[in-house]
Amino acid sequence: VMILRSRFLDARRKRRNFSKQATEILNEYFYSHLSNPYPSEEAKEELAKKCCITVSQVSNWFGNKRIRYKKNIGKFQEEANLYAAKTAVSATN
Amino acid sequence: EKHDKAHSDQNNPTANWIHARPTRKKRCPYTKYQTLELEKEFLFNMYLTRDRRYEVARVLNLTERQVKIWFQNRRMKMKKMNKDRNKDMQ
DNA sequence: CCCCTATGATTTACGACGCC
DNA sequence: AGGCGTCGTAAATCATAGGG
Repeated sequence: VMILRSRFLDARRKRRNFSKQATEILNEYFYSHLSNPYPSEEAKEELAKKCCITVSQVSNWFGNKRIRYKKNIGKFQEEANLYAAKTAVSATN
Repeated sequence: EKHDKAHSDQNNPTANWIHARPTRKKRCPYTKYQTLELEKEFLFNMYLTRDRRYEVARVLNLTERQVKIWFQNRRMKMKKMNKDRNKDMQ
């Protein structure tokens, strides 16, 4: 019982980086909504499902992404171009 | 949250979802002692009376506003923990 | 191994809005 | 009006994962 209890209390700090595909999906959404990167609750739920993570994790990811992007836009320029090109290609299909 | 009004300039990458609230107090992490005492008080009751808030603030050398907000944040944290637990256990 | 930075999560502090 | 409630977030900080 205590084992189960403690599993939930400290399991959070045992994070794992998200999968490459999950990060891909989140970045696609972020850069294709760069003028307003604030997904609705429904959009968060859909992203969570596609990425196999929780809605809270999606919120954390966008919070971190927005502030880190804003703090150093230059550092993310290459990434931004990459995803811009990717969505442009998928739009022509 | 109600940032970006009509705006436009949608093609400009340097978007304007940049709020920078000019006069905001810098986040100041509380000491272990302060946090422990706040947690004990929260265990006693999740909602503060005005007298209790005054007393806690005085003892911990925080403002009443800080104590009020700490309790608000703590309740949100508790709600989130409950939600995550229910979602995780089937 | 040992750094070091990237990354996910948590902690303070508010603005917006709600209800009494 | 005024105060305290929740909700979503910014920004700083924490803790560790992971790659040289």
